[in-house]
Amino acid sequence: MIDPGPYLGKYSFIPIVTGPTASGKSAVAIELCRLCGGELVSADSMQIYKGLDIGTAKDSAEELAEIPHHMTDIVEPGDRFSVFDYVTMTEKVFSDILSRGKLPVVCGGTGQYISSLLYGIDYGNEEGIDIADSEEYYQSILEKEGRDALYEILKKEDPEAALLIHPNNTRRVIRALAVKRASGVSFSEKNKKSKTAGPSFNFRAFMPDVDRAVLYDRINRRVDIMMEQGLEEEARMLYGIEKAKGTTCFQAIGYKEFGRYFAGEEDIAETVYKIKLGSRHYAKRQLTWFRHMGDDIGKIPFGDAKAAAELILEQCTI
RNA sequence: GCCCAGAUAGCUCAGUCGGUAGAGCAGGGGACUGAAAAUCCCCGUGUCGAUGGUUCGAUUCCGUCUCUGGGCA
Repeated sequence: MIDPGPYLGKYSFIPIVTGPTASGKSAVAIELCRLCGGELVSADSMQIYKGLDIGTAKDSAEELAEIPHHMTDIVEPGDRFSVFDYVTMTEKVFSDILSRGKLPVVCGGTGQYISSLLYGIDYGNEEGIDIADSEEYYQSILEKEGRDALYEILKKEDPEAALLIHPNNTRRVIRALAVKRASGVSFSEKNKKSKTAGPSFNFRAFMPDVDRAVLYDRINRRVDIMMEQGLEEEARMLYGIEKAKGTTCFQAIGYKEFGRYFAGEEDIAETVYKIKLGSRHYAKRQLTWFRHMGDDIGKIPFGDAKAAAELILEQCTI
């Protein structure tokens, strides 16, 4: 743990503004930066991609000009980016901002990123290990021998992990196996050691307290606004990038749904419906994640960004 | 006006040879440690349109009515 005193000045915690999509966390973070002269550090797995602006609800050009943004627009569509990369990069970003006497303000809804920062999850830093390569290896086993065979391998290689991962969740079965093959340490062993070092900085997390029905309504309306802003064109551009096809950025809601429409297999109304639905499902999963974090996330009022920002600053001050 | 087909979960529809019913979607809950906006798991009681009749018993069979499609005039 780095002693926050000399870096943070009068603040004892780095604020994290999180919450489900469309809950207004961005407005709070901007307000917070204005109040304390802070710099924004995104914790959003899709805003890291260049060119995905409308669909990922990035901040406006004016906001980008007013407040320095970090961890957005850092990767080309088609490139790989992982939580490990995120954690590694943010460490440097935090140190840099603090060394300039500014307060980093974290903002984003990617639960895995938030937890990684807040709980200081160490993903290991073995030199030269290639997880992706091992994942491909087990992917081919999955295709040849099926999911049951794959799960049997996990039961042998890492029985502890097998108890925690559902056999149908081949994605996670593959991950667990790949970790061991790439690093030599089993998934469950590695996970046990992952929290021993603790977080690198003192963080305090907050999320807007929104009613579910209100949130869903906001999501639906925001998708309509995105369409007015030209989401279709933005998606068309993404579909035009050959090397991006089928990669992580195609998992983003607001882009993946356009496939059938562009192929002439469905009309735009259906596509828009699916984007709204996908966003609502996503928000629900985020709420589950954050609910699980319990008291580690403080509630801030919804709908009044300024009041929320003031409350956060107060709770981050010594 | 006549004929035909429907009316069952929030929606689309199965089904019950008469013993009060179940799928998909929506919705809800949960998991998550190098793709996470991903991936995966769990959760189904509802005047079976209304009303008479037959029956020990009707959502199911019969009659009438209402509504919704479609057809003929």
